[in-house]
Amino acid sequence: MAHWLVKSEPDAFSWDQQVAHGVEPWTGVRNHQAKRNLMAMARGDRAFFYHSNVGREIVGVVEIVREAYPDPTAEGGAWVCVDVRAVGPMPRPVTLAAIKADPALADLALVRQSRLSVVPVSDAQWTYLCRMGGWAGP
DNA sequence: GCCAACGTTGGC
DNA sequence: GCCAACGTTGGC
Repeated sequence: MAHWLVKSEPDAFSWDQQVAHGVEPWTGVRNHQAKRNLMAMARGDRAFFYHSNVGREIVGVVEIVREAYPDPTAEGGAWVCVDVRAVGPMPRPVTLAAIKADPALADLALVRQSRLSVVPVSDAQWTYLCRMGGWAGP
């Protein structure tokens, strides 16, 4: 099972809204590299839910419940989205500052490609970040 | 509010 | 095909 990190500006779509909606289509990705990442997602994969701009921290975990399909908010079917379900909140949100301060996370795609909104997370990085955030589950 | 990174556009 | 101009993202 692969792991990911998805970013959202809380002003546009927040973790609280994700929890309230339960399952939510992850739309609006308009970057080819991010699209490739969306298309590589499999049902059951998990992703960190990160608040960009405001907060700048990992606030929760979501699960991919529907694999890539045409993004209804895009014209011409050129872009894709997936459906994600809220699994639970991070007991201790992991801030970008904490991530940047930790040499073990220097290779995290979130840091290396700060503008990419859908990025992969390695198994080792996932386990490490879960420990930082007090996330007990898988 | 500023700026770095990076993607896109359009002239040549 | 190159590159300057411009727009967007997102951290600070």
